[in-house]
Amino acid sequence: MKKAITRFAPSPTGYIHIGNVRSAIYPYLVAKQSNGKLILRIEDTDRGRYVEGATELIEDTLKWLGLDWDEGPIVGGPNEPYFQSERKDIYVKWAKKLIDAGRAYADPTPEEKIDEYRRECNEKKIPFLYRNFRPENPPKWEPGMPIRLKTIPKSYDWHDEVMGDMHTGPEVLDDIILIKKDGFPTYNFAHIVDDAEMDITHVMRGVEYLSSTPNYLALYEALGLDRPLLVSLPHILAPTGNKKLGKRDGAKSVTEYRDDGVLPEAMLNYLACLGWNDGTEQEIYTKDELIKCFSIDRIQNSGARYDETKLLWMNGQWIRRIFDEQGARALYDRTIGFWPEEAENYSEDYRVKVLSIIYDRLKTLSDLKTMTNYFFTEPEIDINAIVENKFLKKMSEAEIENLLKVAIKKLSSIKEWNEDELQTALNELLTETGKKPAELFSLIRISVSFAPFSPALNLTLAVLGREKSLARLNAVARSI
RNA sequence: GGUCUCUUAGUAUAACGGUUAGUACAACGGGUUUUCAUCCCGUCAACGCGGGUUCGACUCCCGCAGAGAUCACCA
Repeated sequence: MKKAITRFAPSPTGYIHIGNVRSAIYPYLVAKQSNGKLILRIEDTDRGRYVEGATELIEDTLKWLGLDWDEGPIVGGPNEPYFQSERKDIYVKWAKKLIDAGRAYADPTPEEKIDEYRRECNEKKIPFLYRNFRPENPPKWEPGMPIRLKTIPKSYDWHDEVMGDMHTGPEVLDDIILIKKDGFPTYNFAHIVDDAEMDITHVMRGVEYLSSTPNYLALYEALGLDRPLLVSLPHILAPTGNKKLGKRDGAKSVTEYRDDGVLPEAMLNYLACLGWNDGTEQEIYTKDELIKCFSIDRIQNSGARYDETKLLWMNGQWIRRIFDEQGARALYDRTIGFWPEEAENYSEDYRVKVLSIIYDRLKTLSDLKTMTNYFFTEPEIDINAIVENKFLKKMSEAEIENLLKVAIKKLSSIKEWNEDELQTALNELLTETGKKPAELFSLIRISVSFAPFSPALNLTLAVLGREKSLARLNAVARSI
């Protein structure tokens, strides 16, 4: 396979959200599977929209997802600098070449005049094309003046790796701005120059650029460049409506999911498979599997709706997978910062034990906070939780008290307080009292946790320990 | 409005012109000694519409409708 050189080229205008991170994931996969390179390039040519700290946010997001870039900020590379704002001279040099070749011109027209042209066209209901208003004798270019492409209107045919064969007529070609009056290049020009200088083989970006592609093709031609492969990525749609997912739909940043206890494996897996599949029925993919299986020609060509429920399902799958394959310790290492505050007072060993019996209930790591409370703090006794329980409400309070006492006596007699001994004792208790599991176990479970749900009873008691378990049972028995 | 794109269950998707249209999430029901979850089993649910081509169309062609993108000195 020929080595692919791909790039992720965000503008530092804020955080990366799930709606746009896929245009980092796919280029990464394509680069890695051919043993090529992913370049991170920061497109900061719009000074007005620049947000302080956004670059760090972007880097942070990519690192968390495990999308390491081979060239770019921090790591450097042979094509430095990787911030477009630091590459102004390069764009001006290329633009000047175009002027010299008669394929671009300095445009002295004031913006008000342009607006006037535009209005005129709108009134006449004809499309506004600047090339129809091209100044006749453009002056020699000097800084402070925009440079426009002198386009040659004609039809274009090209192939988009996702959308297929494309065709447009001359009416979409125009004299697009190459260099703005502030001296910065437009995206339209800068990305073409940079992609050429950086030997980019695959231009992978959102479909919104599809309509501008003919103008880019014109630019490749004028510049004498070979076209890279063009790959349009369909949008990710908001949960409701048919609009692409954006910040105004409350699209959360990728790192927000990290803070909410989503694993990067799950995020990567979910996003990669939103609008792409390898034709098999596999659902869970590791990063390496994605690198191996990914193929551009199986990217869906329509937008895909973002479904957080499925993401969370997948996260649960990953939590269990990590536990099963890498062990409790490995999963524990991922849970730092997600425990209830009081957990700090307990040993790591104890927390690992708690995790081991609770992990298959987690959808996100932050569920630990609400699901493990009673392992670290004494629950508040709420007799109603017992008396009104659907299995216990038919029993009288005296009966409940008695049952508790019998249970306490039995459990106290256990020699080795471990899950097997506990299970044996609980089973014996069942036959001795003649109660149904629903009654006996509910009573003990609630008394010991006062939680809406908890792991298997013998496991809960085993982890809680003899002392605590019996103390809690006694406390409840006294309160009735 | 011009140009371009898209259209399989609620959602994500599978299907090289011939299948009872498959899978997953969700929903619903059931099973595993309590609960919640895992796991297992099951139920519901889809080819946007209309024409062609063909022995046969989700699949090819043409219209229509709906949805989206874009028409910036933003990217």
